[in-house]
Amino acid sequence: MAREKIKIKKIDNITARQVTFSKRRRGLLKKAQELAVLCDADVALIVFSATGKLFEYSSSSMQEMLGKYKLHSSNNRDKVDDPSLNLELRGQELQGLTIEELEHLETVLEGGLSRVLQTKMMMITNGKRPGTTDNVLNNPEDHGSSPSSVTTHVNSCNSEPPLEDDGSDTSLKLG
Amino acid sequence: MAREKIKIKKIDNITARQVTFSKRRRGLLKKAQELAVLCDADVALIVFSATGKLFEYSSSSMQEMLGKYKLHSSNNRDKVDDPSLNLELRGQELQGLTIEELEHLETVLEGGLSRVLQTKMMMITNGKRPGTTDNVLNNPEDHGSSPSSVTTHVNSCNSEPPLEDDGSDTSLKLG
DNA sequence: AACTATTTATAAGA
DNA sequence: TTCTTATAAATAGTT
Repeated sequence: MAREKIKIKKIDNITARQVTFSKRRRGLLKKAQELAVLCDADVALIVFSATGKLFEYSSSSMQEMLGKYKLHSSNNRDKVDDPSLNLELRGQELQGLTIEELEHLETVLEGGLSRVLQTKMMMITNGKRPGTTDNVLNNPEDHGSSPSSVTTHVNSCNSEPPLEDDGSDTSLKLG
Repeated sequence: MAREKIKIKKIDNITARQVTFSKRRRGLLKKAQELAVLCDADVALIVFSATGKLFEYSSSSMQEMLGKYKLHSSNNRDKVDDPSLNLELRGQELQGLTIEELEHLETVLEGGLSRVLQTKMMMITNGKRPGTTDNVLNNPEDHGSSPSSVTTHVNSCNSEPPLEDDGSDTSLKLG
């Protein structure tokens, strides 16, 4: 939009691409803010550079915005924020992280896994819990089984304020 | 930005505000898309009109974007701590689960850990960004965040968060 | 929705 | 990266 008209396609030259990214990112943030102010709108903008750096803008708090978004999208039968989904660390998401961040995640996951195993052992040796009945002393091994039920997308998607809390639910509430 | 310069403040006239909202929203979406394409960036934009209508754009899937965002922000020790967004596995919570649920969690955590390790290996062997052609092995630019011209809530998270892992915190935060 | 006079955004270059 | 500046785009007010 300046000295010359350009085509909207990935800029080949790395340096040029980074420069353009800087300039346009700023322009975009400014426009987002202007829209929010001028029109009394709520705007949230999340940008990841090609190198994985995060830039964000939110007219209110980002968490509020995402919460609001989730309500809307869940009403639309989307499954944006499923608690278990948070644990489904996808490759694409992970690829945006730095090695340091990955190592932090690694530590966190290992710690969590350790605690889960520990808790499981306790349950097995000390007895059972309410909730799903029986079969306490079965082989604790065997997690090679396919994540049969539940797993992938347990929905906490609520069209409304939840509060449902039955023990028979095999879904995991982690949030 | 046209017939007359305007001040960036809420437009009083309702009709004018709606018209401006329409025009600028389209402009913003276009710019967001252009940034994503030109600079190979990941961009997510969420806009709520003053009347509560939702408009969104995401260069990839919104779900992925938000997941990625949550990972970043939690890694950066941000205060983005919406209970529904974050995952906290406390010992007490684990003890409330059934063995089946624990085994499910175990499977999920193992899978996640596996993927984290895999990604880390890829990063280490292939350089920063597996998938993109421009892999430079040195650390990505990263200079002082330019003085954010935008006021409200602009954050450019980058740089190394002081990630420390003390064992005192038993909560598990993943997102 | 269209139409323009202007303001902005920005691609190249320094 | 920041500034400069010619030009492309966006858009405020109008029709």
